[in-house]
Amino acid sequence: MISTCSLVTKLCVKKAFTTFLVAKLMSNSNNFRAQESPENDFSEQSNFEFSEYLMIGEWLDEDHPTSMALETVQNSGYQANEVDESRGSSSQLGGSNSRENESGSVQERQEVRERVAFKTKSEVEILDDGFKWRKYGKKMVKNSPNPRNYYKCSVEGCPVKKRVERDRDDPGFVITTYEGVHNHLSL
DNA sequence: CGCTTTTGACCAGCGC
DNA sequence: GCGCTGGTCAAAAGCG
Repeated sequence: MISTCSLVTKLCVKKAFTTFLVAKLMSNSNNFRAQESPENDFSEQSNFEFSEYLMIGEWLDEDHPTSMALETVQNSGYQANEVDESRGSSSQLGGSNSRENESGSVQERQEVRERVAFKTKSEVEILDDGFKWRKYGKKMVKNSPNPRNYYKCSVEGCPVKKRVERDRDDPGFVITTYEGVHNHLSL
C-alpha cells in the first residue's frame, strides 16, 4: 500500500520530467539528431529494441531506471535515425523504413512526426505523464507474451498517441512509445 | 448519464 | 492472390 503510493509518486515526478524532456525534444529534434551515437551501450543493459530509434538518453534512479529513444516519422513510412543502418530489419515499429527514396518524391513537404520511446522499470503500466489518455485498442504482438495497449490523448483535436507494452525479455520494464506532439498543455 | 475500457472485427501493408 | 501482422474502429459493457 504505502510502497505503492511512493511508487506512484516517484513515477509522477519522473513522468513530469519525462514530459518536459519530450516537449524539449520535440522542439529541438534536429539538434538531437546531430548527436547520433553509433555505439549504444544501452543494448547490453537490456534488450529493449532500439534498433530503429536513436538512443538519446537514459537516466537512473534507485528504483526506476529509464531509457529513451527518438525517431522521426514521415507519413506512412518513416525515416528512423537508425543506429545500425546496415540492417534494415523490420521490427515491431513498422518494417517499411528502408524504402524511403524509391520514387524520390517521398521527402516532399510531408508531415513529419516524432516518436519517442521510453523504457521504464515499473510495476504498473499506466504511468502518469501529465496527460489524460483514452485506451482504444489492445493487441497481442508477435514474439511477445505481453499485449500492446494503444492510447490516444483525450483532449479533442490532439493527435498524440502512445503505445504501452511490457518488455518481452524483462517484464519488469514497461516500454512506452509516444507518437506526435501535444497541441495543448498538460491537463 | 457520460466517459472509459474491453474486445472482436476490420483494414492496410508486406512477404511469400 | 493469400496469409500474417500491426494498427484502428466501434459496439457493448463497466464504472463513478
